[in-house]
Amino acid sequence: MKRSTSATIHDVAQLAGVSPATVSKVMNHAPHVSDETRARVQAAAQKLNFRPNRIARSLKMSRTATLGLITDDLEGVFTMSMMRGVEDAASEQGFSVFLCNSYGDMARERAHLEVLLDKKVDGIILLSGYRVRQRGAPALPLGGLPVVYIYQYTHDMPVPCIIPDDFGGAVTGTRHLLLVGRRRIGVINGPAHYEAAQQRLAGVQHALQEAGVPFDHALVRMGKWYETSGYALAHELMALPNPPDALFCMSDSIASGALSALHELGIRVPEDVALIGFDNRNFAAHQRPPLTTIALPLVEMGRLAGNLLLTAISEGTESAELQRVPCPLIVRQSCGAELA
Amino acid sequence: MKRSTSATIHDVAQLAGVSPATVSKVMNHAPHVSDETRARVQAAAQKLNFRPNRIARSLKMSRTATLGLITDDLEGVFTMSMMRGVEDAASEQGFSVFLCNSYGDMARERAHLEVLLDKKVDGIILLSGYRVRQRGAPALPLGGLPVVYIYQYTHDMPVPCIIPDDFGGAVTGTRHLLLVGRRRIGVINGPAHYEAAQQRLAGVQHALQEAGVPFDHALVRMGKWYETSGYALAHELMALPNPPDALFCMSDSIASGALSALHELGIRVPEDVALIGFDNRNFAAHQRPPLTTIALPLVEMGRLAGNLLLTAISEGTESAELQRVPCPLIVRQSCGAELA
DNA sequence: TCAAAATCGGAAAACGATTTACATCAAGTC
DNA sequence: GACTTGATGTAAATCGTTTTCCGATTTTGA
Repeated sequence: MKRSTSATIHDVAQLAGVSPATVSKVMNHAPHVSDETRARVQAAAQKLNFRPNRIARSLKMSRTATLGLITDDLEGVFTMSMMRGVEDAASEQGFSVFLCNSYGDMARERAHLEVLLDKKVDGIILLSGYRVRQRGAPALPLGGLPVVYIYQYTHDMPVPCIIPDDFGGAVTGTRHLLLVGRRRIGVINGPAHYEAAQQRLAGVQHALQEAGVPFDHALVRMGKWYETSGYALAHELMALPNPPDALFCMSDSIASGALSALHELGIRVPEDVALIGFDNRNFAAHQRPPLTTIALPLVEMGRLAGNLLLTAISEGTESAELQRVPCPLIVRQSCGAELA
Repeated sequence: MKRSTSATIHDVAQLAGVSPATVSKVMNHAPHVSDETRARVQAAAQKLNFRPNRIARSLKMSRTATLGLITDDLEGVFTMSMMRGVEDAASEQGFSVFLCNSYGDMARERAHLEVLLDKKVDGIILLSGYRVRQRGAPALPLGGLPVVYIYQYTHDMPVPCIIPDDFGGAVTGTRHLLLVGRRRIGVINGPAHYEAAQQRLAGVQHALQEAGVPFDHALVRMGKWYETSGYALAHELMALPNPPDALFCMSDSIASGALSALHELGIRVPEDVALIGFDNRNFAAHQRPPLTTIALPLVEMGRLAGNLLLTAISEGTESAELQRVPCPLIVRQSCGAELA
């Protein structure tokens, strides 16, 4: 099929009997053009189905209305929601986003960065698919191009970083458990080297202390983030001489595994043991009972990052701060609280 | 921070004492330039850290080395893996990809298509996040721009469509069940209006017939794709006077729910009932027992689509066929088969 | 040895917009 | 009537490449 070559500003000018400069003014709603001419030009543009060539425009303007997004784990379970936020924010302002996957490999990151720079993106987002952690500078000097980090942070350079408020989320969850009358709160966590795991544990401790409830170290277990780990560690905790009456699972996968263990032991949820997860994965609502959980505000984080970048681009100013986005409580039925 | 303006081909030419045309030739490895000049130019380019401006190049060449990818569900559970395949294929050939989310809304799709067209992408991918289904033409005439459909198909226009071989996958799974000695195979399916559900059921019937094993309609249930549905329907099937000795669950979520039901009933998996899922979601490996399942070849589908589009772009030819990509069996422990 | 062919490098014209500086004309102003 | 002012519209430069000639020099072939 032949690719029809589209009309240029020149064609429109000719048809409307004006100069290209005038057409440009009309297209950009610039002043100093009479209504009569404006109408004539618009009619001509319409008739020729004219759309300005963004490449040509970018060449002159040195702004492309394009963002680059590099992630180290495109298939990560949290990646897409954050990307959706970014994409939403970007497309609302007429920006497009380039999607790049580095697989966490610096050489690939550099390669992607090179083409993004060559293609003159207006700003760059570096998005980690892993649980919040620290990382260094981009694999390539960006020459002053605005950049924002999501789900990770750096102190190597002054740059805005967006991460969830894990600590606050854990506080919220613990308060909820306290509210429904639990006092012996077991914690099944992810690996200790994740900052998210540390923050969440600290949040539990904080909320307990705040309420004057003693914290029992015997009730916390560090493991992996997924089902099998939750299953095994829940068994461990429930086998204790003085078992917990609530389980704070630091991921929904862990909670799902723990739920299996509890079912297996004939322990009722939430009557005997209240269960709360973290992440608000989509399977959480389909557990038995539906899982109360702390949501990761992924879409909001993405939106925030996108908007931050967009204002940095338009204003030319970067506010290099670490922002922790609140993690809301999603109450379902695994803690026995009334549904609102 | 001041944005450093980078060197142009002109600067390089000046430093090397040649004309811009010659620099261009060197950068593009064109013939008719002496080794001596080439070296001088390369040295100059190196020294100035010169990188050709892709925008300028695109303007002249009317090729951008860019693909547009529009999905109707960025957060869909299968979307990311397909996107990874596309991104892989694209970046291997030096192409970038624009990410657009239409939310299944034609107006948004049209808006995205407009900017993609304006930005002169070389080709477009339309990716559905939902289970394979039929859709119509793009929301905007593409004027001969190459396009490929993933995870959906259309007969409205001649265009390549990439979908999984659901039928074949179901055949494979059923044969496996037969192989481990099961004869009364229950099926827990998704909603009947999904073509994937239809194809998979047909696959089971086909494999049964092929093996001369009678197909019992009483053993099939249509439901939803997720856990709670699997849980309820597994209970239903196991309550039958003559219950199945195997359950083919048409999603891993369904299988997970079914597994809960079986555990609850004290039915051993795989000893009493063999269980097989579909999709190969990442939680499948963490079930108890780890779930044997039929994998959706999502990354391969993405790669295939990407490569198809790239050759269409370079060769200028589109082969408009519907391709069904095979779904491999992933054997774990829920069917009792030996692990290879 | 001489013509034909190949090689090397450059000048200049694209590509399709935006923008600056300027020309033109009508309307006020004193 | 001369002068300023403001509104319209245009010619031309610009963005940074690629590409098409074309002239000059060298190599090849008979």
